[in-house]
Amino acid sequence: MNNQQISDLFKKIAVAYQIKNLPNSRFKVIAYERASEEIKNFPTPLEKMWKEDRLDEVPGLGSSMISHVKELFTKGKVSHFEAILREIPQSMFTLLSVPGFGPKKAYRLVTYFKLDNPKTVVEDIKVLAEKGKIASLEGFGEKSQKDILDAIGQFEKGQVKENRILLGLAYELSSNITEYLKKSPLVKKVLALGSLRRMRETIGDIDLAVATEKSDEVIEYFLKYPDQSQIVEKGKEGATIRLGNGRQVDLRVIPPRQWGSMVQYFTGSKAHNIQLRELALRKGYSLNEYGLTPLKNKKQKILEFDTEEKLYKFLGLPRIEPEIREDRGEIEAAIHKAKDQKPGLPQLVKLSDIKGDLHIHTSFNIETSHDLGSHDILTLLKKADSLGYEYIGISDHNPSQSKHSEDKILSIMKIRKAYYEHKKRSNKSIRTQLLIMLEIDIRPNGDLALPNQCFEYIDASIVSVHSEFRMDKEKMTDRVLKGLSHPKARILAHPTGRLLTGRVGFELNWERIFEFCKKNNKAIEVNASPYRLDLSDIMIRLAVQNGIKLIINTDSHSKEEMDNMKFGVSQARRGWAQKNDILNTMRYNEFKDWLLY
DNA sequence: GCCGTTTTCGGCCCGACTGTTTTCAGTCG
Ligand SMILES: Nc1nc2c(ncn2[C@H]2C[C@H](O)[C@@H](COP(=O)(O)OP(=O)(O)OP(=O)(O)O)O2)c(=O)[nH]1
Ligand SMILES: [Mg+2]
Ligand SMILES: [Mg+2]
Ligand SMILES: [Zn+2]
Repeated sequence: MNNQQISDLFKKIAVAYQIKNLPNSRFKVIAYERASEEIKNFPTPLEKMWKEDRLDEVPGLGSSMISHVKELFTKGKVSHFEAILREIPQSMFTLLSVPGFGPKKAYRLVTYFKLDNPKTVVEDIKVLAEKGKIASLEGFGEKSQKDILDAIGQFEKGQVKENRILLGLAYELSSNITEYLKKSPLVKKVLALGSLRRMRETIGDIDLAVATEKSDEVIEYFLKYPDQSQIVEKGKEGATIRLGNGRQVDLRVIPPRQWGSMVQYFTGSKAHNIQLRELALRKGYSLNEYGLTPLKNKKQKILEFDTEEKLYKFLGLPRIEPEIREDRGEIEAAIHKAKDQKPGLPQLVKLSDIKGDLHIHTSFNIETSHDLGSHDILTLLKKADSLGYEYIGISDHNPSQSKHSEDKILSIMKIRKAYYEHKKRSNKSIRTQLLIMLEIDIRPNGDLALPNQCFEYIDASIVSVHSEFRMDKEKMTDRVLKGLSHPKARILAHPTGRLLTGRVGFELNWERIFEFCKKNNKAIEVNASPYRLDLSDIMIRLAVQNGIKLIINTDSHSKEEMDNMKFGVSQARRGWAQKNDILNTMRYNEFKDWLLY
């Protein structure tokens, strides 16, 4: 079982305990939910942690859960879990994906109506609601029966609770809405918060906060957003709508004097908020989105904060960048920093630190079996210049080996080099330096897909896997390391091959990869394409902890895509990377020394 | 069931909105 599957199992146990509703099970539910989240985000397979007897290093796992996990790996199942899950129909877990259905409602309906087929349960409920059989149940009524039908309608259109969108798309959707909101003179401030401000790789919904003295009017204005397709709920503190594409948008409104606490709350993450609120409690205050209330002399008014900094400062903490607010040690590190102790908070790498982009495809016809870029070299160089880059690396895909003889490939590579150099010389006003590189396939046997005599015509290369993903982990690691062994192979690009639109990447033995990279001075790419973001934030953190050097590249196939650098930088920040962890923050001469070493 | 500037027991974040409810449970943020 992989971490995702174990996480799902733990979530089910949390749900089961929630249904039981025993007086002492409340915190057990929370414990299992927390463990489920931690396991999902843990960078190393639990099976490996188990074999190394290191399960106690997984946050949220205590002696009881550790013994369950051990049983899972030795016997293939956990008898305690099986016993709990036997008591509830599995069909209810399907219903939990429908918006508005939680453990209680789902359990109630599937048991009352004896619906135990997970494949038909949604349709079964729909039919019952249409026949008006649900309204008469205690706790239900005409309205909730209609709401169930609506929710199932949304569900059938693809609005599954766990559906998420890519960071790049969320960025666009949210800027459209914030632009709209800013047009109202009543709106003093507006910010996109939640996972978007933390720059998570995928986004569940869009969370917005507005500072205003006129809450009601602003909420009404928000509800008139042209792309609004449904009003999910509205109240005096905010509202929730859906867009034309079904995506949910949450709005909270707040007077400017309480802006700081609202922004803090709505930025999250949930786990970070809980940690911060527990810290506040230890200091004698209750924290919510409106401010801090002293625990004793409750009559004293709430303390208000118009900026986040002031709130964190009051709690004795320095500013914590949104990207690392995930309860992965940032509050402890912030406390250290405040006391001048180590390890404190990292000085995270910034977009303005980036001095080059080494993975760009041009429209030069290199006769590859992969895709070309859509812009010519000069257009891309000009774009790089406008971004203030000191250098870029053109990394077209290698020419197809099946379609061409070695001589033909050699000739293409010679012509390409001469062409790029000529173009570069032809425009003296472009300050950005050009590195002639190549993105070379690592073939299944580990060979690089470029004849040896061609390497003379490139400065360096990035190497990557584009075929035969289904391979044993150790074999895949052998393959990648063999490819990376070539002296001119400097960067391992999109190292897991995952696509956030669905394709899961292949597995690698990261210990071996990291060790090799360190020993041989190779870098690993953080691919900034919103479709990839590969390495991922959690793997970046592990790489940084292991002293691995990273390079953030856009993998651009057009000049516009070069603006995706911010997404890659944000993932590096989420992985606690500092400037010196990222090689393309170096000046041209330094970088060139590294690349051509 | 987890966890430790309160360290092996006694805490565990806090609030908005809705529907079916006379006071709250459920779901969600
Ligand atoms: N204190 C507290 N804050 C919460 C809780 N749930 C959510 N929040 C805050 C922190 C979240 O970042 C913020 C927005 O909630 P969302 O459910 O939209 O989560 P988020 O945007 O982080 O992730 P998402 O991509 O939408 O799934 O609200 C909670 O249970 N307690
Ligand atoms: Mg959100
Ligand atoms: Mg939300
Ligand atoms: Zn590429």
